[in-house]
Amino acid sequence: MDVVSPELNSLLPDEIMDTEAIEDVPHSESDGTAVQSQASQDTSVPMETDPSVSVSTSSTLLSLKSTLSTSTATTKTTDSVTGTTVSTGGLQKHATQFAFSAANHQIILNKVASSQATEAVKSAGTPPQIIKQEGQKLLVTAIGKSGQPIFFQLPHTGSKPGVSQTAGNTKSPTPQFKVVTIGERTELKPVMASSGNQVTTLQAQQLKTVQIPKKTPASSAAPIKFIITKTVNSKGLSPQMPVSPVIQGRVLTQSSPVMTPKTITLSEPHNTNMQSISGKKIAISPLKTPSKVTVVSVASPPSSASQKSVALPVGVALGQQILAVQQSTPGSPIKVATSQTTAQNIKSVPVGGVGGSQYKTIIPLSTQPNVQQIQVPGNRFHYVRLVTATTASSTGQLSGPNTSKPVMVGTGAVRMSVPVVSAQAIKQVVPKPLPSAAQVVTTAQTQQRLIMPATPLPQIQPGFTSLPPGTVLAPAPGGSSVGYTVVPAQYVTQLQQPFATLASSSSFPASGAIQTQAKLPLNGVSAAETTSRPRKPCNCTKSQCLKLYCDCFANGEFCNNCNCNNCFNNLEHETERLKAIKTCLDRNPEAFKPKIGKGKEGESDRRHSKGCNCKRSGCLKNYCECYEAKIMCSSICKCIGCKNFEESPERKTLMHLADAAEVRVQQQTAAKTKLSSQISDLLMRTMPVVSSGGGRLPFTFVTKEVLEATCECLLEQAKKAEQSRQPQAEAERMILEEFGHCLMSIISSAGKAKADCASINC
DNA sequence: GAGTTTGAAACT
DNA sequence: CAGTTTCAAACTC
Repeated sequence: MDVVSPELNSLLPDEIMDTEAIEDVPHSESDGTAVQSQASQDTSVPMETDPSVSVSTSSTLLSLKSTLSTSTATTKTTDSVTGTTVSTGGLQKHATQFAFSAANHQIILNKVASSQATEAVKSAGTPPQIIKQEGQKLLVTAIGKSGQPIFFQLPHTGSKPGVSQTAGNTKSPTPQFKVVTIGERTELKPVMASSGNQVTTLQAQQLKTVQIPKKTPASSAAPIKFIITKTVNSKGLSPQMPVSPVIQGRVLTQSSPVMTPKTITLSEPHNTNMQSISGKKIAISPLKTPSKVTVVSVASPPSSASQKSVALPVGVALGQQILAVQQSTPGSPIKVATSQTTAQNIKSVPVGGVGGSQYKTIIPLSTQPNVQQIQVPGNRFHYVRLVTATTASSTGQLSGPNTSKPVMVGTGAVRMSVPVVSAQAIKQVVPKPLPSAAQVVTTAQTQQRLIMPATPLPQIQPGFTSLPPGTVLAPAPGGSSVGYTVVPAQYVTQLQQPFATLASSSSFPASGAIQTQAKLPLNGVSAAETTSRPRKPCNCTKSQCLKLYCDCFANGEFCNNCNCNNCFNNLEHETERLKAIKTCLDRNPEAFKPKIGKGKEGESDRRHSKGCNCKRSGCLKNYCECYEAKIMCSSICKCIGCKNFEESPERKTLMHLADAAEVRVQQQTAAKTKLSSQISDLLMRTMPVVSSGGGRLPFTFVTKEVLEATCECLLEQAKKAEQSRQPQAEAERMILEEFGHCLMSIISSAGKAKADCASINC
């Protein structure tokens, strides 16, 4: 097995890398940091180092075509980097370990405290153990058809193992790849024993280092693809199940027992490929770091190689973008992957934040009902669940031929790639993030489910890049292929439009993927409260929506349906946006954190984190952020003439007025509803009833002609009675009787007409 | 809808 | 850190 060389970390651009997390990494020399993108330069980078897998150029080749122009950020060195690097050095505070679970085709990266857990994981043939420790784990599920092995290549514990090998194999430098660290300071220790002598270990690296895309040119939103793979081969590796070749930067799975050499060409997102992908990418929230993590899974289509990838932006504090690129059609230009693979579910990608306590969810796009949770430690992040809906068995047991096989057994390898995909086409629309109840978005065509994080989990382990609360992996476009996109829950609604656009413009079926809007309690605001107050469109004119003046930007949202001018808060200006985010975070690391949070013990549950500074509004107008948030000012407020406190008569008066107004609105709404119902009921009641069939007949049966005919009949009957000199009572009886006949005739005709209409489906 | 007020954000 | 300016939302008319 090959381990991704830890040196790739050095390749990461500063802005992408979490320097704090990697500062102790031994291999992060400056020499490797610079990756020069060489436009239009094709570089074949054989990633395979696993002995069990015919690595060398023979069987499987991965051609990496780097077309990206080097971003300015990464200009230091031009060293060729052949593989994705996972930083192994440094911070080992947490002794994070990766557990690979073959079940459900999932790979779970967990922090393992005890060595026993590691041993359990190492044991071949033993069902993979998912070790949950401290809620920090990385769960990777490949979605695909069953039987498809997933390779996950992790860096060796040793120094520069992956680099040397890859370097040997790769003649041309592959600067595109960089190490992506996921989560902050989460160390990864080698947990898995790889087949052969090599032990795949993801060492001591923060989870953040999962992948890193090279920095793309400033002008281009297309990021560099970055893949970190670790091959997990257990002794139980079945001979019939050849290990899938591991290629740097890509995750390839091979389902068929007989591995035929395949060539995979990977291209940088910068070029046209990225453009194609761009439409499928979803950018989410402001990123502290522009780095993105992409998980690529191979879809089922045997003939056509389709590769799926999920790009996860690794942000530090708040905003983070995760892009998912999925290629459904074989011919899609996006990415090329080995085709024959069984279902693999990449369920989740952990995204961590600093000290945050929220989780993100990755949702697979496949049809398989398997839903699993991935805990991604991160600051302010929510728990994210991934649901894979692949055709393969959900359990991942070896029982069925089609069922996915455990990775631990060594049947397959799981690869996790972190290519950076340019996000350009997706726009977002949604209100402030507030997550509480998980929501599921299903797309009929794609059979993909989007599950929103339920309630934020309190314990989040540090070490993962922080993503915005409620980050969710949304299904990436692509028919059968499975892809994931990590999207903040708050932006879920924003995805609707983008998805629709993507579906129409790309192979991605118009799934209308997201049906519901994330309704998460934000800042203590109830879901109902938030849902009733959708985000207002901004009206920025001078800030380009790239400053905190803009509510959209401040909330980590893209402008959508806004009235702003010269807006840069969109995917079309991703570079500028990321830069602006970075600037804001530099100025205030908590710039994107909710301003309303929990106060000190004994104080109100909700209070403004900084307090207001009102001078003239008395804190009783919406100018005041406290009042606007419907909270009272606290001791940290520096307001003058504050009237926004519990006993304030002015506040009470306002509250009463507000309550009264709300009551009136509700009453009006109820009255309207009732009136509408009454009108509808009245209309129904006025319709004639067919005696024979019991159904109602339309008014149209009593036409003018019918009335005239009826009247003529009645008059004729009256004349008849008059001519016969019948008494008045008898005349009336005869007329009424005739009226009854006429009425019966009308009803009969109507019933007949109704029957005839039904017979012809009218 | 135009103009004013307000206070946070940005800047110096 | 304080003062000033900029900005966009809130508010008034």
